[in-house]
Amino acid sequence: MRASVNDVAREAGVSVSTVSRTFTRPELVSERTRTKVLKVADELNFSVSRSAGAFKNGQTLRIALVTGGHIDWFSARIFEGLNSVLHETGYDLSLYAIDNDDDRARFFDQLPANRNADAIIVSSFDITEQESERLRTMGIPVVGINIAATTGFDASVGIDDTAASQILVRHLVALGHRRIAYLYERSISPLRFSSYRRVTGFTELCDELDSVTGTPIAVEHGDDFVNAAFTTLLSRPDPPTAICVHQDSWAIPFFLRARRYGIHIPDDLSIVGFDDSDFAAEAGLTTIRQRPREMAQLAARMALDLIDGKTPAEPHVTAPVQLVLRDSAAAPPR
Amino acid sequence: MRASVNDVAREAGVSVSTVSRTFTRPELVSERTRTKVLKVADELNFSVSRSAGAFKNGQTLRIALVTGGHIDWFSARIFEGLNSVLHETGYDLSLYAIDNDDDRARFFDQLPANRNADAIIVSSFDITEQESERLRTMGIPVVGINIAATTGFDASVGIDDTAASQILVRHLVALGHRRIAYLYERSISPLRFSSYRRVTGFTELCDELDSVTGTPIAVEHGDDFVNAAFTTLLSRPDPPTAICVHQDSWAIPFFLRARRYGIHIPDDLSIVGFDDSDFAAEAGLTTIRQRPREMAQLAARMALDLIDGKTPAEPHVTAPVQLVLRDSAAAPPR
DNA sequence: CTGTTAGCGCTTTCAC
DNA sequence: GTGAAAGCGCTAACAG
Repeated sequence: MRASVNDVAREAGVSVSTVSRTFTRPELVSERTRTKVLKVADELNFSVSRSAGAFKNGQTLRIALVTGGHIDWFSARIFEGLNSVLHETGYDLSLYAIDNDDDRARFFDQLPANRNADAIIVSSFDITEQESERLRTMGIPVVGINIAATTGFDASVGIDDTAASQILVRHLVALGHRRIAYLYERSISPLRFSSYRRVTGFTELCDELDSVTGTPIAVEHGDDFVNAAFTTLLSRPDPPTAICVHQDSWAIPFFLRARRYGIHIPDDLSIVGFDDSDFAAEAGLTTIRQRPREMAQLAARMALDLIDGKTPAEPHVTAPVQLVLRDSAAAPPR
Repeated sequence: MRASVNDVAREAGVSVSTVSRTFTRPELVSERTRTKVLKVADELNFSVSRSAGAFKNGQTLRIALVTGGHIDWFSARIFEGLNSVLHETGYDLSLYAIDNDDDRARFFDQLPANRNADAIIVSSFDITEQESERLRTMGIPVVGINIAATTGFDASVGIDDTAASQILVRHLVALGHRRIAYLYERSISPLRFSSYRRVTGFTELCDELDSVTGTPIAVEHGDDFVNAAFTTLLSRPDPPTAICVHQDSWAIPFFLRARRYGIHIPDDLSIVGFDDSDFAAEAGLTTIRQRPREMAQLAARMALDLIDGKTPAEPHVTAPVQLVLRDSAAAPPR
């Protein structure tokens, strides 16, 4: 029913190799034959099966993406970026969604991607040394996006979370803030390493700076973090005058609720985020912009290079971030 | 380097068929041989190549997903849902992102998915009769998610957008509203049919109901829709007292800006949305809940059935929606 | 420029 | 319970 090279060959009165060549190396086929083949192919609704060809070269035309199961703003951009580069080359993403410790153990134990992907991309995943070692046994290139250590990775792209965090602190300090809180989710740390580095970057710089007090506030997944934050704020004699949130979207509830608690942003409280995601501009949120889509595209290109046996000139890339100033951060109340 | 059935067979002193059977139909292999094979396989770090096997059966183990290029809340859930069902069966999603009319024309002209997918899923895409016809020429099952007409589709899942829209209208009318606006983006209509049906559902019911005036407000993509809405509101002698927005996330800017314009939600203005996406609860938004993840899972299961030659008992499913009452809609000011 | 042929890794009859 | 062998659709030598 679905036509194969054989069908086209027979119908066009040529050999299968001619049909194959017509599609893969048309310059090797005479004008006349080529048109004839193409015509027949069209009639028969034929197009080359990538998988058959790929299979011959021992390729799978898949790239495994290991990441958390929930597609958030960041992952969506990663996905778009990877896909935009890979799709044109016929590659697909095989998504391995790791939602919890069980998934995680199973994945690294069974390595379901083994022999079923040509490269593996690990995104925002706090992978251990052993896990990384395990991935290597698959014998395919391993590329990281926003990962912690690059040991065992053939290439990686990521922002410098520590530095990014510190840009925010410096900005707030420059505005006059001396008591700053950092709000993060404790339980995401096993998956998203960036979280950890942002917090430590924050804490370390605050400690270093004279007369600056940094207060990390960890909330559990599912907790009402706004409440947690306001509780901290309101229950101290000397509450923080600024809050960094681990990601932009966490700022929404602050904007929505602050007024109820009689707090005005930014006059009473400054708030800054990470990502510069969709609504940050609308909300007027001062934030750190990162470009996950572009990072992913770079990662994808490096993965393709590595599959081709080419080592990227600069395999470990630190992607730029940018402080985006808006209205959610201002001088603290005096 | 990567071990194949042959390597394992040689090393274990058995035939390739035995190795194959050990993995595909273990019950046909004696206990002893099986353990031996598995042991060797483990030593050699062997696991079956899905693509090779699939290739033999003429399968690609891919399912093409045709949808818009931007992964929004809805698409992300669709993706998660499809993936959760498909991944276990070894299938991957091949994402065909249609961003504009050019992409669209190219896709339906060249049918890049032809012979490269075992089924095709069309999500939130206002496909034409001809396009649908074109898809059928690939000879694989076609499944729709939130599509307009089901002609040419082997199966589909979707909410009744018209009815959903009217649930909102009825709720607002019951609260006492008589002048209601519907805010939608004009330019997304070619891709997302749901938009169109929501608007017409809205308009028609308003026309039908005595003394209810429905005002559709179309904004262009990229426009400042909040401004567009407030302009309409503030420039009329008898402005709408309630606004429906095409998707929840559009409500955020209303909440954020309303106060600046001296408008209090819901006392001065009610606002309702669609989706019940992540922040709707936090924002206290009255909305229509749909469950795209579940819809996608159903679509995926039906696609798999169709691939197996099984026709789903009930191939065209209307997924339930639910009015979620929160605090953003109340009686109009008197 | 074109045809013949081997073979990619696996599954699957068909024999034994 | 196990092995031999064919063949899926394609590409790539190699010959002509």
